[in-house]
Amino acid sequence: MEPRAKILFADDEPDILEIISFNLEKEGYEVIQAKDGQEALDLCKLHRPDLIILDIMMPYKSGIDVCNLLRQLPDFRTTPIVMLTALSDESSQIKGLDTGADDYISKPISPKILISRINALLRRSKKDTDQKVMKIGDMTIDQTRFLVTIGETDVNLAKKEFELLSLLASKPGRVFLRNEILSLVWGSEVIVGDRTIDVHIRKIRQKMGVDCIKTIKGVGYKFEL
Amino acid sequence: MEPRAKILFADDEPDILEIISFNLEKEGYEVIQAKDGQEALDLCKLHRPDLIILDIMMPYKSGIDVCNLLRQLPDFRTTPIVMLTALSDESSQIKGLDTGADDYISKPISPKILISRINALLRRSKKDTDQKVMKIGDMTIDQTRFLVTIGETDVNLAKKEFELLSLLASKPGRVFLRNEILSLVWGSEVIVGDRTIDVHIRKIRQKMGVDCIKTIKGVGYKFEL
DNA sequence: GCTTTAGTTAACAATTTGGTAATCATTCAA
DNA sequence: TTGAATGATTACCAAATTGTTAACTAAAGC
Repeated sequence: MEPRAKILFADDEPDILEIISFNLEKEGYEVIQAKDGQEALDLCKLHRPDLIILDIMMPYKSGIDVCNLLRQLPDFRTTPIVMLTALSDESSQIKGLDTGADDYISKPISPKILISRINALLRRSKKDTDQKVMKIGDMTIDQTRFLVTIGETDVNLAKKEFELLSLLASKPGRVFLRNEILSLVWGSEVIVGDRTIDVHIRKIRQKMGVDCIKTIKGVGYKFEL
Repeated sequence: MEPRAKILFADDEPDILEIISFNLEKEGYEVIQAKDGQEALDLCKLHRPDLIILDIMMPYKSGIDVCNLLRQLPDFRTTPIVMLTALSDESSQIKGLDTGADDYISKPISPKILISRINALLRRSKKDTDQKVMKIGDMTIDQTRFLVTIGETDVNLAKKEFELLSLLASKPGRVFLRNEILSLVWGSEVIVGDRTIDVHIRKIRQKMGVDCIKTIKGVGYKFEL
């Protein structure tokens, strides 16, 4: 089961906010509500939604303003944005799309169509987001960032340490023989001494602070929280 | 100047085919015309368009059939597809979107809106979204002015320095391998020495005053505030 | 043309990393 | 209980990698 997609929905009309949120949640999405443009912006930064729905006419900041500002932040450069509005005239629709929105839907909204369009956008954006992150309990191993995180703490591992931990964590609970580790982390050609693995395991344990690598004497090591 | 995007447009009504093609070409797109579903499919395989517009009701194969068939081919799994139809009822719109189309537009079509929606889809599918202004924390990277601002202070970087920083900052936290940096900033043909990247990184760090580039030995560099 | 600036290279310094050996601690079985 | 295995720990060194400086070359501006 993959995690539910988070959708931020911003509209200043409480009724619409309620009805649409209800429909989105029924569809299995996690909905974050915002009642104006400024709040939408703040909540985006806080929650990092996977998709954003913005009403155009909102107090403090219009949907177009919010869209423009979001598109400047690296984190939201590719997040799908849907514009929502009562205006159905051409020029405002074009303006919305040219701002960087991915879709533009005129009110009155059919919840079914909205959901179909949202599904289409998320289906598309998921294809580009192939992150290589592993999560085991409160530990995160991010291959693209080369970073291990335990809770809120970042742990900096050297290249070999990181590779070794990644290997063990790739199949939590499974025991890796010393031979396997050698050939998978060091390669089959390289020949290193017996104690090399131990030393690296030691360094990992030291840096992590958490006891997550278990020794099985005479066999090998395994990852376990 | 980047190469014009190719758009395949399939409709069995010659008038519409003509009018819309004219408008697309006026906008700078290269248009490939198809008069039925089967032809659309064949021409797609032949020309590999960047975006596909399909009328739903066409002889031989409907737009939905074509869409389904295309989505099974690896080359067209992510190509944006726009459905076009006279039917404006909900169910067919939902059916179109759920088939794997990225947008659904009801006739009569406003050429301006069609083009806006096409632009939005192409903008999204283009890999590197060339955003003009990026903001990360209190740092602003402005591609148009070739200027980096930290808080209120302007930092003047040379071309290569600016490009390198822009690349790293485009995905904060993500590690860029030396190879990636070389091919993305210098291009894959150019061959430069090993130390070139280091020297540029050094100059950036020096000019910026803020420590925002982190070294990961044996791997690469990443942007982090 | 001359000057300035940017980009690259080379040489060396500093740092990090990976690997080894020696020693210590633990396990397990006779 | 005791002693061989086996792993843990520490210190140390060599190799790899990056940082830094300076010099050289190419391009841009005057």
